[in-house]
Order: sequence, then C-alpha cells, then structure tokens
Amino acid sequence: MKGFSDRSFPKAILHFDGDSFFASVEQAMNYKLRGKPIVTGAERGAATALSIEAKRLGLNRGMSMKDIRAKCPEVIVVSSDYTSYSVYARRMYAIVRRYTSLVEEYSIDECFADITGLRPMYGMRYEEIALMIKSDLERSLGITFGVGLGPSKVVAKIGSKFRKPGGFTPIPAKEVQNFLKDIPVGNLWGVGFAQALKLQNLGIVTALDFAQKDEAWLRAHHIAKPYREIWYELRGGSARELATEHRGSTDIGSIIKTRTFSPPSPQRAFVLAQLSKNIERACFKARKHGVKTGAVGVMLKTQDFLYRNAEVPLPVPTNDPAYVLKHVQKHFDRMFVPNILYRATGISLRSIVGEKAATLDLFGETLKVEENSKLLDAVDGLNKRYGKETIGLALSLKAVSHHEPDRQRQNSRRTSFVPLPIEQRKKTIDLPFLGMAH
DNA sequence: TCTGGGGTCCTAGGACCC
DNA sequence: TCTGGGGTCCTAGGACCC
Repeated sequence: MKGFSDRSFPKAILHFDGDSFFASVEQAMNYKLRGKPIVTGAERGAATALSIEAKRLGLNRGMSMKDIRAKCPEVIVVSSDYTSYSVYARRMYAIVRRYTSLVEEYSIDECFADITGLRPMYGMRYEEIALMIKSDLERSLGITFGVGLGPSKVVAKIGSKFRKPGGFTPIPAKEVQNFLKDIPVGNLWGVGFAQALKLQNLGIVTALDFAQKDEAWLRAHHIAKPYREIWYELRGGSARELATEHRGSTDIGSIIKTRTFSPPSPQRAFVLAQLSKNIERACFKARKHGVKTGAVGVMLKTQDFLYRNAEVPLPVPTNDPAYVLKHVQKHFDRMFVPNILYRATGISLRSIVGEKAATLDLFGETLKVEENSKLLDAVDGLNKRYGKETIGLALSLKAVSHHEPDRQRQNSRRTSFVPLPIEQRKKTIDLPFLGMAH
C-alpha cells in the first residue's frame, strides 16, 4: 500500500510526550511501585504527577497530600527526584536521535523530531517510522509515550495528546481541520488565558473556528505574530522550526533562582539574606555551565503577590556571588519597603556570556574579579565533597534557618498600612502545570 | 483558586543619533 | 528655537510554556 503523499506531510514532525512522566519514572526505577497508585510531590505537600492508577482513583494534580491520603490511604506518596527525571529525559532525547538528528529537547518529558524525507532510508511510511521510535522508547525506558505526527509542531502536539495514554495519532495536512472541532481554542499549544479571552470575545470558541478565519480577519483584529503562526499551522502549514541546538551547556539565555519562604517576613536583613542565597545558587549554576552574567534582575514579592523588579547592570561580566551581591545591595535599599510582609525573592542572570568573554574595562575591575575565580573553584570543590552549601556568603547564613520570633510577627501585624510604590505590580498567576483550569 | 520554580519569545515605547 | 522623518538599541512588561 502506498503511503501518504508529500502533500499529506509536506513536513513530517513528531511530538513525543511521556505519560505521567515523573510518576512513570518512579515506577520504571522501582518495580515495587509498578501497577500501584503513586503520587509525586511529597516535598511540597501537593501532587505534581500521578500514575495512571492514581488518576483512576479520581485524584488530580495540585491536590494536597492531606486530601489525597484522606481520600485514598493506599496511595504511595514519594518526593520529587528531579535528578533521575533528567537522566530519563536525556535517555529519551538520545534514543530519538538514533533515528534523526533533528530533535528539539522541548522539556523534561517532551521532544519534537523532524523525520521529513526519511521514508526511503527506512523503507517505511512516516507512521511506521513514528511507531518504531515509539516502541523503542517504551521498551528502553519502561515508560509509555503519547506520539503525534503532523505537518507542523502545533499539529504534532495535538496528535500526541489526542489519545492518552500511550496513543499514536497521525494527522495529515488535509485532515487537520477534522481534529479541531472539539478543541477549545484556549487548549491549543501557545494560546493562553489572555488570548483565549480575546478570541472568545471575537466569537472564536473552537480551534476550528480560528482555523477557518482568513488573513484579512487576522489583520483586522490585530492578531499578534505567535497566534498568526498557530493559525497558519492549523491550516496545514509549518511556521515554526525545531530548535535543534542543544541548549544544554553554554547556550543559556538566562538563569533564574527564586524561593518562597514561610512565614512571610518584614525584616530587611532576612529578606536580603534570602536574596543573597538565590544569588549564590544562580552563580553556582553559572559557574557549572561556564558562563557569566552582565546584568541581573532582582525581584521582591510581597505577601499580597505584588512584585517589585529592578535591573542591575554589572560593570564586568561575572559569576562571583559576592560581586553580584555588592551591586545588588545598593538597589535593594531602594526597593525594600519597610513594614510590608515579603514572601519570596528572586534573581535572574541576564546578558549571559561565555566565561572567557571578559573584556577589560578602564578601571581594572576585570582583574579584581578574576582573582576571585580560583577561590570560587575551591569553594565549589568543597561544596561538592561535603554537600551543597557547606560554604556560602556570610549574609546568606541568616537565611539558612528561619525562626521568625512571635514578637516580630505580632509587630508586623500591628504596623500601619504603607502605600506601595507605584512600581509594584499585581501579577495574575495561573498554574496550568498544577492542573488548574484557566 | 489562596497561588512553586524555571524558562523563552514578542512588542511597545523611550533614548539617542543622523 | 522650532520643525521632520527615520533608524537602531535597549528595557520593561506581557504572555506563554512545562
């Protein structure tokens, strides 16, 4: 039998999606967990991933462990083990790469692959190639995968979640629209809450409604580029290349470290210590990847989920936490508003450059920074031997144990209301990853 | 809903220059 | 001092993703 013509798959894009990935990895590593209802996320007190068996009991992502244990005492609860999940993710990428070099490592449990033009080489149809890779993955890893085949990434994504778990759905270009009728437009990959709302106000409810609009309509309603691309792919085209450069090592755009602490604190020294800790962890990661940062973003988050951000340029690229802290501290004083409860701080390293890319400035700053790098190597070595965070900045030590004295908590409640600076913004937060509906 | 952590990409608008 | 137009670079912020 003849396969689909090239008009069916002008491009042949695969999307692989590990079923209940974290829970599946736990089961793959420990045979005692197989066939049993298990839930990951014990450390945060809420379910992050659930095995099939746990889902069948009616449990959901985001449910509190308390509720889960009350409802189903037989459920096995484990802590997240991201190190192992990453190992399985890398195995997944490696297996798919045996079949094509064009692989995008999209996330810890997903990847895209481009198999366009490989039919003659394998002597198979695209569907058969997809199934061959799928069964290799499942045999090798002990985890099932949802797999989609389509003329674009958006369509391949639709396919991989069409039948779950363990499904395979090929969608030729001319059949794409048959799959769109029952998909709410907000469920499309790349269409979030805000855009779904906008489209709904324009009378667009399903993905099919969107696909059937014409270009004049898109222009008239100022549909932005990312959504024009989705529209184009729903009509059988391909607008998005695979990002095949492996972003693993040096090719990092930014490094972000944020941490929520509990209970929230109004204390300047404590909040700064938290920030300092985040700076250390971010710089540690930068050193591990052999990169430096030329500017950092500082974030303070209040108990009311108001955010205050500042961009702090650094005179010289660095991955030395003490140097970063020195420059951040000046801005911190301006950002920190007394008598407000803070719940989290964050740091993001931007303008990332390679470790060698230091340029000499007029004031000899570079040389001073360089002197520190040998010391930091030694620190990293010790921390590796004796456990993470054995050695840290003195400031950060304040953040290590946080026992908020009752006296201060009461003080903070009694303090009068202080109007927030205008720079503070409310951010809407949605948590699709935890299974909350938009 | 009572809210974690780590990312990327796009766009609008200001600063600066010719 | 006022007037025009156009280009580039940068940053803040929005939106989205897992």
